[in-house]
Amino acid sequence: MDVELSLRSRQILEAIVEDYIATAEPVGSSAVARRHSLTLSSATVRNVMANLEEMGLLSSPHTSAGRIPTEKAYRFYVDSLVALRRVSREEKRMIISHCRQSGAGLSGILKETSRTLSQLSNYMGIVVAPSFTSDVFRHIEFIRLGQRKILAILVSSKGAVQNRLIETEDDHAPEELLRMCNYLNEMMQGMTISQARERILTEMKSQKAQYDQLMSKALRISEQAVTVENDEVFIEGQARILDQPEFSDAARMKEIYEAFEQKGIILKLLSRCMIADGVQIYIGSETSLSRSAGISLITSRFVTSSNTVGMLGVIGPTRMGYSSVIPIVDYTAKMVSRILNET
Amino acid sequence: MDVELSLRSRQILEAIVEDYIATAEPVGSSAVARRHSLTLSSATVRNVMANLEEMGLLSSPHTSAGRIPTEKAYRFYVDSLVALRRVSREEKRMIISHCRQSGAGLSGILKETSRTLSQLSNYMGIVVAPSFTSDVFRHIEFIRLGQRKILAILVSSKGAVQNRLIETEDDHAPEELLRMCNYLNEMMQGMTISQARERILTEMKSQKAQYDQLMSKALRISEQAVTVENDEVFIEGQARILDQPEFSDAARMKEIYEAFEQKGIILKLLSRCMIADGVQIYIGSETSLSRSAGISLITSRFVTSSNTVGMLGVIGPTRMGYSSVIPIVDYTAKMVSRILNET
DNA sequence: AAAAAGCACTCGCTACTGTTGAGTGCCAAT
DNA sequence: ATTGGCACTCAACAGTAGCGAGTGCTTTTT
Repeated sequence: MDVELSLRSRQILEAIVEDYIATAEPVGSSAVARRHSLTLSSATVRNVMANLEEMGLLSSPHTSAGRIPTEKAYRFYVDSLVALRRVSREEKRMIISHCRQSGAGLSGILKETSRTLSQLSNYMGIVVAPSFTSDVFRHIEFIRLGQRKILAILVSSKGAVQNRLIETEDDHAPEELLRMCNYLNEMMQGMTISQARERILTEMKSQKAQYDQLMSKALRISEQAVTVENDEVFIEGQARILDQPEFSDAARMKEIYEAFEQKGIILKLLSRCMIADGVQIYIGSETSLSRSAGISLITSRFVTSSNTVGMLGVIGPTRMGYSSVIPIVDYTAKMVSRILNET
Repeated sequence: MDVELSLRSRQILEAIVEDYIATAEPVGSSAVARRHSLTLSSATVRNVMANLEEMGLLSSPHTSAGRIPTEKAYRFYVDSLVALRRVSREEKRMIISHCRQSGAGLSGILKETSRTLSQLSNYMGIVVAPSFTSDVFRHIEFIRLGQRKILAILVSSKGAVQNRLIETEDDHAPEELLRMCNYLNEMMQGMTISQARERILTEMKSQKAQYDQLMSKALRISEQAVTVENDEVFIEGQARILDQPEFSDAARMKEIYEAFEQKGIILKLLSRCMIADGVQIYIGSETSLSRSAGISLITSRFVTSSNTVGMLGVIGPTRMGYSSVIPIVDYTAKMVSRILNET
């Protein structure tokens, strides 16, 4: 899969990719010869370009237009060519201060982070909250709302809250509910939510045929409470992709927006990114987001103090400013990790 | 402001508006003469159209194109011309079942409702949750998360939950927190959230110089907890406006999407709709959404069992299928009210 | 006097044309 | 191996002409 290229070919390919990223227009041989310090004539460049095209790294929209990088070329570019910019002092300041000033708990920080990512990159910022299930259990609480209706509130040690309306078979008095809570709180102390869930299920089996009916009911209710729904996803800056000339066409845009309406799709896509450490890059069809649209994705993980893992990144066109966005995503992930661990 | 028109003028205006809604193209005199049962020649229609144009109800994009209704015409149309369709059995079924099957509390129902509105109308569905502040207080709870960090959980009688991370000056033991909660729960029993807030503020003044230091601290913490943030807004079907031919232009769309990114703008816009009862219609510039874009808004209120008011509706192009959307919004609002009151 | 018919005129839309220029591929010269 | 030269391709642009939908005004009909 790896491509062998001479130094010159690589320089030329880099020039083409960067030119195309900057202008969004097919780049011709003379432009390359002129703009870069390689002292070569356009004719020579043309020869090289013909080679690159044959190798599937370039394509021409029509006979006499310049060349456009293929996905393969972007892949090669980010793997071995791109010269990463450093994150500027200004950008660092912005990332940190935005992160800090939003006081409203975990969600607040993450929402603000996705907005910051969008602003700095000029593409779409996206943050997926750490999976609640791997967070450490802190507290559970039942509140009676009406006949046979109780509200279960589940709090993780990071301050994430999950609440759920539960219909019970019998009506329970507040004192009963309190006893249930005490029992459950003690049982689940120190576990992660998913461990707690396991525990509840096993307890339900063992306890089922036993004497303590109240506790078996408590288990049944709590089982619903810890069955967590979908994770939280923050997306900011959706309007920014309209800035990109390649998406001015309405049909294409519609496809993209429809994809984003179902956050589920994105979640599925991003769960892959959770596995590996460091910055991950998915180019074009590698995202499997929508067939045709040239969308790329740059992500990285962040870690909370309780060792749960979240994901943040930037979604933009394949023709994206990788050299500046990659470092920003990298730095932001590290900062978010650090700030979340300050507790 | 009211317009006096002969029967024939009104029929012709109606025909033009409906034709334009259907086709999105300027409608000419002969089209009107042909398509509708008025036995008139195109010439006669032209005379009438010239009148209507003079009155500011029609405009022509250029000399020899057909006429386009102005905002004023739409206004007149919805006020006195439109023949409302009835909500079909199928639609009713859809509204009710979607509403019911989503079990996840108030937010779940409302989110599903906005999706349903979008599906039925083919425009954007929007729902604003009842303002938490006018909901009746049910329960407050403090959970200690770390040194000088507590999580305040505020529950309304409708099952809406608001949680907030609060930094305190001193470190409080769980027993202290429990005493605080008991005190506060008793104090705020039966009030609405906003009443409770008032009460806390007055208490803080009277109690301030007094002996019970713990209670004064409790008040200070709870004051933060009941200061509610922004309301919840659910918007679904954003991609659908891309179906409308008048928005295929990228610049226009960008304007719209940017407007929607700040849900704050929408909230402000919609707070107006809360005042009056029944279906409200805002056409074009009446929405004050964005200068140029021809956006209209059809909304209605719904009411919860605790008499708090929420808002739901449809956002679409000015050239919208009013005759079918108005009844849908009306019916949906009524159904949501009913379902929320079944508790 | 209201309605219809006739007619000249406007103007956007489409198709066709020729021209320009950026870009290519290939070959011969260095 | 590199480069200059040259013929060729093709999108983009501008100009032109014809079509047709639609209008406004005038005249005729009822």
